[in-house]
Amino acid sequence: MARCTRSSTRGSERVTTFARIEELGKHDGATVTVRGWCTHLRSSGKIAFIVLRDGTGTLQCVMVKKEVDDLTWARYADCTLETSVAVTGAVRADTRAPGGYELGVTTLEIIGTSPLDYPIQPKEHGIDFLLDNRHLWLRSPKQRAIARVRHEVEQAIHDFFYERGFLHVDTPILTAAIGERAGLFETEYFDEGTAYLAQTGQLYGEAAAAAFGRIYTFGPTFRAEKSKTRRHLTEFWMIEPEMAWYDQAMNQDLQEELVCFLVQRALTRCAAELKELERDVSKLETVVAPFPRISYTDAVTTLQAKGSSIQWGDDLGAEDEALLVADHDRPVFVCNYPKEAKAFYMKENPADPRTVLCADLLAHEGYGEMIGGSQREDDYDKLVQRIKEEKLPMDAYGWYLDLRKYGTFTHSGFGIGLERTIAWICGLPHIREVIAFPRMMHRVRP
RNA sequence: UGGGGUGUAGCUCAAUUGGCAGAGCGCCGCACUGUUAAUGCGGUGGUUGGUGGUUCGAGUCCACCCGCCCCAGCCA
Repeated sequence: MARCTRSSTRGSERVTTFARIEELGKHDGATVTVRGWCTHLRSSGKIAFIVLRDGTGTLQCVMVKKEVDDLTWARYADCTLETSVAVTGAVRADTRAPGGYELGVTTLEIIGTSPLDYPIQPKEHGIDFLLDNRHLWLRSPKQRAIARVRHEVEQAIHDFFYERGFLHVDTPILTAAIGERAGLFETEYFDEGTAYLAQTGQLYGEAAAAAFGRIYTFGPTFRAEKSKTRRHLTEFWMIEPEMAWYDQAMNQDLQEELVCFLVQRALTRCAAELKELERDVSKLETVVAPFPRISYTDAVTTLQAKGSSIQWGDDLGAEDEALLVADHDRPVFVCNYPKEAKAFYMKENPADPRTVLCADLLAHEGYGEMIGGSQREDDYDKLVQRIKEEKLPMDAYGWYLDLRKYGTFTHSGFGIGLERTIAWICGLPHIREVIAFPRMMHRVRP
């Protein structure tokens, strides 16, 4: 038997060597054991096909009645959808097999039976049913493909920042400070009163940037808004880089570079997954720097010419964003929004004090806001004034103001929504499939 | 929180003007040596989301309630 992955003894069962399906091509002609779950079962009386899934791929196992002993043949009757099995046999190339290789079965061992009521059939299901069965839905090929793209994108993000000398800093999830005005999840915190689940790590990121130069955070974020759209989750993952001595132009250059890096990484290392997801990769191949940079003021003019009722000062609606991006084959920056439409910590635009130095990066194909970023207000007095204007509790921001009090510094940063980015790369209609166990307004289980 | 939908078998859906609640898939049985969501034949399967009302009769009409989906807002 070919020696493949070595494993240890677990519980009462002795697990010996076994092969992973994605590596099977290396074992052509050898006899191996594959461990996995049955996904398709077809029998013709004297020949039986078991399609096996092990998380790395799928494998067709062929069992011919006259080539196996009666006991092994009889075990086929116990195979049902999602029965876990160990199958031993010879690997052989065969054009009739999905994946190019199949296994000529000599031994079939049932590890864990699976009752006949396995909910997910190889057919169309409604989204509500699938989400109720999310713990089982994850076993489907499309969900595996999404999970692999997510994994690759996450790794690429770490690689991108590691290569550029950024420090990865973890910021608290439980916090007393309030970053933005959006809805917050509350919880009791010992004798300290109310704590909130973090909706951004940015303020902490700014403190870390003053300490370490260039940093990024990578973690979960919570929003208690009752959002029910294809672009929103109540719990999502966000990456928030913060860079000392970067102005807004440098900030956008970095965003551009990151997005291109992630797209290229997915194109080169997730080609099979994107194919499984039927993603039109030609829409990704055009994503190269530079991205268009449109000022908010110009955007309003353009939108009004296209028939939008938007007025200067309004935030862009979803329809406006779609209109604006429709003409482009790559993401688009909309820069320098009116002060009132954005958060208190954004730096006033010296060229037009009605606006702030910021940009949203809108994904093309209508995926909406992928990145929101800005240069931060580094003037102590102006920041205090903005906190007052927004009627925010000044005492909660004492430590944040210290960052301007003790050696203020030009700095910028942004937040990139992980699920939105991946949904866009995968071409999915809704971001809920991008995370293993989505948290939405009407869903906290499984 | 608004606007628009929807709820019938385990799943996906149908049911004409109100008139015996159905199909496909799944599952069970039989047949079949190369299947690709196998196929053929036979079988199994229901508190029509809930409560009340109209009617000889309600899945269908009316009222209220509940769940979910889509869109918008909030934002990444």
